[in-house]
Amino acid sequence: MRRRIEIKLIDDNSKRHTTFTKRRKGLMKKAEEFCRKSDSTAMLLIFSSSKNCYGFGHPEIDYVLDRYEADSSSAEAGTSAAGAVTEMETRIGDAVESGRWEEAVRGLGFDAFDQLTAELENIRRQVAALQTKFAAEGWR
Amino acid sequence: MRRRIEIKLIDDNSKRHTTFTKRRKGLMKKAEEFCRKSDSTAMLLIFSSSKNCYGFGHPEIDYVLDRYEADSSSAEAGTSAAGAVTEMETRIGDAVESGRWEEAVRGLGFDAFDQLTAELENIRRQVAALQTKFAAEGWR
DNA sequence: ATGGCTATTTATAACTC
DNA sequence: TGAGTTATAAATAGCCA
Repeated sequence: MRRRIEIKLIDDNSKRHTTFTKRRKGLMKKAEEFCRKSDSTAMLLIFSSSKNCYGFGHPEIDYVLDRYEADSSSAEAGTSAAGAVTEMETRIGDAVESGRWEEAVRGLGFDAFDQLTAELENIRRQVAALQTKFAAEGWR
Repeated sequence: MRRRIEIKLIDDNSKRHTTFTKRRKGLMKKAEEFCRKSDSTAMLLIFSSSKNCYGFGHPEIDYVLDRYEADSSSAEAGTSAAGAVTEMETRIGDAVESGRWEEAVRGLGFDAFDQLTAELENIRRQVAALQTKFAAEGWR
């Protein structure tokens, strides 16, 4: 069913994207496990062809970058952190990744927009609430 | 001979270093294959406890860093918005409903929460902007 | 430490719904 | 099409030279 696969560029767009998504997740997981097990300082940055950025860093991306720049005496570090590490972020990233947001959205009516916007705001609030809750629990 | 291993810090120095070396090689290989197969822009940086730096980048580390920094400084360009709204709603909805959200989110640190919240807010803003834009165009 | 060598766990390409 | 399943390939923890 499955033969040894050759490591070369996948021509078929659909297959390439499938592999991109699967391997991206695998890579992210490996990087995380690597840091957890060996307590290493490391970071991983990935840009999709549609410009989405996925990143992971331990202890933080910018910390690793600072060390790299200190090492190679390069330029300045970016300020804000990067992208998808959690499942939630990954889900959102994947949705954005599919590249048809604007198209699909055009079909909505004005009211549907209000509804969607409200929904997103609601989710944002829920996330904020969880942050508060977990902080109170001491991030066990 | 070998049981399922727990992903946690390895206390024994010798074993930790062995794992560090083995997994570092595996991670590098994966990153390389990932780039070769999906033609992605990505980079991986690892610092050993003895300050050694291991890195991989495609096409080059500095190229990926430049993009990261460009992204960070102009995080406002709402043009990167994409992805079907319906799909987005479904995905987010599923995550919230399945209850896996809280689980996934618990692993985040306080700062990561800020990041996620900001990301959600950014998406909400982009949706609102599209609403305005399409309304102005008369929903053709 | 270094470099194999399995026994197993993991990752994942191809396939299915 | 996207999400889930399965059969294999690949990674690697525990050992030993």
